[in-house]
Amino acid sequence: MTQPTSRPESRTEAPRGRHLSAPPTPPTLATVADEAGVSRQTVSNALNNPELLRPETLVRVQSVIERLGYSPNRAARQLRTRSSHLIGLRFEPAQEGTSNALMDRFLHSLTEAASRTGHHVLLFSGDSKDPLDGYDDLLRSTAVDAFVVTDTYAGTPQAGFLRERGAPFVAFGRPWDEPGADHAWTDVDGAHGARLATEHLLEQGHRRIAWLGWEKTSRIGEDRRSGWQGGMQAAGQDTRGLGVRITDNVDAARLAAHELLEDPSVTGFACASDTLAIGVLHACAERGLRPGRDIGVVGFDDSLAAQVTWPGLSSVRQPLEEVAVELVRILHLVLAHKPIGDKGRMLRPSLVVRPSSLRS
Amino acid sequence: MTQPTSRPESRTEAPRGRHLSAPPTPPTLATVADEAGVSRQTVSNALNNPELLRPETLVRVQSVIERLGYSPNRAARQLRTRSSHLIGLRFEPAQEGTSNALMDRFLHSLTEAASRTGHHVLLFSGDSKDPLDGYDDLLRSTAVDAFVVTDTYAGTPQAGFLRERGAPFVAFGRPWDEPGADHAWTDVDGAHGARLATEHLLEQGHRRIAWLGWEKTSRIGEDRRSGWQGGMQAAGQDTRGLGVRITDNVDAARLAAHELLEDPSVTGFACASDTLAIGVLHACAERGLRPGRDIGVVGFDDSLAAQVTWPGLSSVRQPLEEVAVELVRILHLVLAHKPIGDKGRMLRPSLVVRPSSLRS
DNA sequence: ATGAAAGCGCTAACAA
DNA sequence: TTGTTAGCGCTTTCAT
Repeated sequence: MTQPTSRPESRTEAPRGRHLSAPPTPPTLATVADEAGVSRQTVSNALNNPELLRPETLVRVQSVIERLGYSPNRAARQLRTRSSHLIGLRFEPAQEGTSNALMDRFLHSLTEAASRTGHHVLLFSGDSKDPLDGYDDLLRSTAVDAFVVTDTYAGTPQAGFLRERGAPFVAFGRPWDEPGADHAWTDVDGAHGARLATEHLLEQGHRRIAWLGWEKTSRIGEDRRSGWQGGMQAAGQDTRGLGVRITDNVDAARLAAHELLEDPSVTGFACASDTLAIGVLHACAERGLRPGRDIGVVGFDDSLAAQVTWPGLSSVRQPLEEVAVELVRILHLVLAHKPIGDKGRMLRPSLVVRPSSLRS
Repeated sequence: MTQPTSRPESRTEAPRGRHLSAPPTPPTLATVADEAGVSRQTVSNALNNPELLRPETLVRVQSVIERLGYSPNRAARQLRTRSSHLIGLRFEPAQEGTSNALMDRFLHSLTEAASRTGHHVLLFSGDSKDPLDGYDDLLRSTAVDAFVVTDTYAGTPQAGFLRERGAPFVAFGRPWDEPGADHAWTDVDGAHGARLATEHLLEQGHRRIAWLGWEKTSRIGEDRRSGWQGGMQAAGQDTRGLGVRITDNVDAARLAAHELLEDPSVTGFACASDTLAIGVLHACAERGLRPGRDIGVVGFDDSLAAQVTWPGLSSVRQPLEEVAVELVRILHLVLAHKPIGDKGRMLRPSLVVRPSSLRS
């Protein structure tokens, strides 16, 4: 017991694996240090504070690292630095029957954005009845550095819970009506998106443009609706009797569209989702109306369904790539305990125009 | 320096946090041990080998754990046990313009299945030009226990690479033509799915059933095609001139369908994807043919697009939930170095019937 | 500019 | 059945 903390000499030479089939133990800091003839600390510095090393030492160490294919053990580093470089995301399934396949795109964007700063995304699930399930465990076991919360519509308690626990997080979605919310967030301006859709339809010569949206309880839905209303008002158009609130499914939209189309002056439809817009297309088909020429239809989200539907559905597209980049950017500030300029940042969606809204 | 490895007494009382705003340091094994008046090892046993403890000790320790909300530090555990309980999955974006939104469903199923055994899914991205990018880093830094590989069609080198590196992994997708492949895998029997579709169309009274599939280079595509062929042959139907190979997009399918429909005896379409099936629906619309009554159409994958398309597209649905469960099951065997009965297991898809293929 | 010591929180191996 | 010791691989602190 002369050198309690020093590594046994045999470290480098003797692989201790018991299973012959097991993967070989990767090299450690000690392996590299031995090989390069420096102390372990110097190798660590080569990685984390290269400016501290004499250039020639640095080069030597780096070449050994390269040759050995050394990569620092994450667990050890995490244990020491208390940082896992993992971002937790609770992953709910996309609702079947709706065209909401945004998660796919968002998740990829987030994975990409996170990887650019050496972070990874950790997916976890939770009891669908308990919106907080899963968070606590990861927090207490210090498994993740932070969370990205994606469903912060009114009534979701995640933000409050995480703030109370002192857990770093950023939200995709504004805090709709939480009075004390002071967390960082990014969101997409749904009202602006709906306004884009409305203005586009106006430009195409439509005057009486209907809105097909979700129930009043949906804050996101009401926000989008306000964009339609604003656009119509700015154009001096009356919206009375043109705004409809229904559940997000094709058939409800189809029926609502039929009703609205009884009035032949109604020729435009801005919708809160692609699902609803597709319902309008169905109604048009059943009435022998041609989308584009006779009726202008715009959906929301630019889902895959919008892209393959005939005759090609115009849709408002959310800038998910930018959202992800922005979320990761703020996350950094939050993790560094740095002040964030604006707590929230609103990103603007764009309009993808397809034949369903083109008169030509 | 009398007790080099013992913890300082003050451990429990003094929170060492520097930032007042920082989250509180969670309790550790030592905190629990002190509180319960036992050694740290006993607490560890209470967690990992409860049967070793005297029942009354166990209860006492558990109640302290409960009260303190203790959860073992993952990094420390991972460092010691060399197991992260993380499953790596390289996540590629869904192709825009196709209706392939399977990843969403699969990912959720996998997250769920993994969580049931205390695992989490770690998402990583990689240079799309290099199919191996990302794997190596995670491997060398021992960040994940294993990988789930999702794109093992012919020519993808991941399986070979991982095997060579001795990295544990399971594949979603059979090894199409790797001679030496001996890894564990699960796949969905695409031929069976296409056969289901074909038989269903035959039952609906169709005789001349066309196949719209992908280019010959796609093994998955050829596999599905063989199911159609088998079904037709079993029914004594000639397939000559009825099988078409095109790229996976709506317009190519639309054109191909038009061509096939020049022959009025052709009344059924089995397709390798929903995208292609939707192309057929478009062609029908353009010819004034009604899907279901006049023409039977079946797609593949039961995507969201299939569900919202008019008049409701029948489609072959992959049992992704089962795939995920099976993958996690084998992963356990692989990680435990246990023998796996069958290296591969084929799961059967089912047919979701909607109006596009119903005569009634 | 480099090295030695200490310790993050846990569990495997062994001792009592 | 419980406790003690050692050490996983890394970084922080302090010494040189």
